[in-house]
Amino acid sequence: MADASDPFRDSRPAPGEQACCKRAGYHHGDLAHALLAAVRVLVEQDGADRMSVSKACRMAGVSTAAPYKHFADRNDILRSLCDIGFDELRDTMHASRAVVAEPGAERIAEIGKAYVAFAAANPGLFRVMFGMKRELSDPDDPESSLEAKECFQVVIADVGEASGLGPGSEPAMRLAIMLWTFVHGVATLLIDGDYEVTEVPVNTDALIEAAARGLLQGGPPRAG
Amino acid sequence: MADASDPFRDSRPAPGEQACCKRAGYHHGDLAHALLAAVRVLVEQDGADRMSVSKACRMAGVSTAAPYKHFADRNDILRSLCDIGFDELRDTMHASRAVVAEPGAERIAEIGKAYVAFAAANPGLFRVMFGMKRELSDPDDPESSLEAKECFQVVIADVGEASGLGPGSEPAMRLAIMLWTFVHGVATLLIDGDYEVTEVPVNTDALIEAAARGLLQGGPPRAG
DNA sequence: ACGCGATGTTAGCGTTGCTAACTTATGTTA
DNA sequence: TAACATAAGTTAGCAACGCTAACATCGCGT
Repeated sequence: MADASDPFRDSRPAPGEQACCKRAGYHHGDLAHALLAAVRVLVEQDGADRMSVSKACRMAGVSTAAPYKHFADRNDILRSLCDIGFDELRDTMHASRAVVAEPGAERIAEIGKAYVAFAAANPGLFRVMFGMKRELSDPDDPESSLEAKECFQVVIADVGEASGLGPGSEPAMRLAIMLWTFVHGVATLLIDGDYEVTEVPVNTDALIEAAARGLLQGGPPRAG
Repeated sequence: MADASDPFRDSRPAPGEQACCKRAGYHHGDLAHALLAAVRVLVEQDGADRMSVSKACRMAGVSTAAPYKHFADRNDILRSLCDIGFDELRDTMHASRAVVAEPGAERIAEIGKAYVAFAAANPGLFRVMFGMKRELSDPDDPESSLEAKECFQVVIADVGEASGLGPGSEPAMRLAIMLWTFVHGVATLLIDGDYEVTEVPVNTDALIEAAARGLLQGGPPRAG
C-alpha cells in the first residue's frame, strides 16, 4: 500500500492534514468542488493570500498539477469562491428580512446584522469578496460584480420602503449607501479585531440598530 | 564594471526596477530605512501579501539576505511600516482639526475626511495597518496597538466636546465608535473599489458630513 | 594598531505557482 | 464490441520566494 510503485504515495495528506473526500480511483470524480471546499478552509485558516493551492491539493488527495485542469490559475479558484460567497450572502440577507414583519428601521437593522454575521462566520471569504474581487476579476467583464450588486439590491429595496423616499429613488439610494457603509465598517473592524483598541466592549447589534434608527430619521446626505 | 568578479553584479536593480538610493561602498549606510521605503512602494504596488522582500532588496541594491541583519523576518518589516503609518495617520488627523475653528459636527467630519484621505493616498499601507496589524503583532505585547489607540483618542476628544456628552464619558465613547465605524466603512469601500457596484457616483465628503451631522444629533446607541 | 561587532555577501534548503509531456479512464460512435 | 477522442489525472522541472548558515568586509572604540 505504501510501496514505491503506488502512484498516490506522494498525494496523500501529510500527517497534519485531512483529506476532504476519498477518491475511488485514478479520477477524483468532483475535484473542482473538492478543491473549492479545501481552499475555503484554507482561506479561513491562513487568509486568501497565504492560502496555498498545493496544500489544498494535498487535502483533496491529488497532485499539485491537477487544479489546472479545472481552473485557469490560483486567482480563478478564488474568483469561484467569491461567487459562492456572494450567493450565500445574498441568501442570508434576504432570509433575514423575514425576521421582522414590517419594513422599517428594525428590519433594515436585521439585514445589517445578517451581513455582519456572515462576515464574522467567514472572515477570510468576506475579505476576498470585498477586498480582492476587483483585482481578481477582469474589469471589462460586466458580469464580474453581478452578485455583489444583487446583495446591494436587497438593501435598496427595503430602504426605499422604510424611508418613504420611494423605492429606487436617488435619495433612497444614497441612504442605502450610508447604511451599507456603516454596516460594512462594523464588519471589517470586527473581523480585523480593531474594536479591541477601544477598551470598551463593542455591542455590534446595538451599533447597527442605533445607526439604522439615526440614519433613517436623519435622511439622506444632501448630495452624492 | 559588469565583470564576474563584481560583488554587486546580481544586486543591481533589474531593468524594470529602480534603486531607492545609491550605496557608496560595501556597507549601505541606512539599509533599514531604505528597505522600509522600498517595501512601502511595493506594498502600494502589489499589496502587503504579494510584496516581495527580494524585490525590495533589488531596489535597495543589496542581497536578499541583508534585510535579516535589521529585521527578524518579513512580518517584522511590515510591523515597522505599520508604526510609521499610524504615526502619519495620527498627525494628519490631528492637523485636520485646525481646519475648523470650533468643535462640532463640521470639525469631526474634517477629521473623518483626513482619515479617508490617508486611506486613499496609502491604500496598501492602510490595509496592513487595520487588516493585518493584529496577526503581525504579538497579542501579549501591550504596546503593539498603542499607535492605533492614539488615533482613536483624537476622535474621542473632539466628540466629547462637540456632543456635550462630556469628554471621556462612556456615551461619548460609544458615539465616537459609531463615527469611526462609519468613516472606516467609507475608507475601505472606497479603496477596495466596492462603491462602483452602486452605479451612482459616491461623494465621500458628503457622506461623511451627513453621518457626522446625523449621528451627533441622534446621540449614542442605548448600549454598547 | 588592533580586533571585534555590525553589516554586508554567497550558497543552499524547502515551498510555491505553473507548464510541458505523458498516462489513464470514460463515453461516444462505427 | 472495438476504436478512438478527450477529459482528467500524473511526473518532472522551472523560477521566485523567505530564510538560514557560513563567510567577508568595513569601521569604531580601546
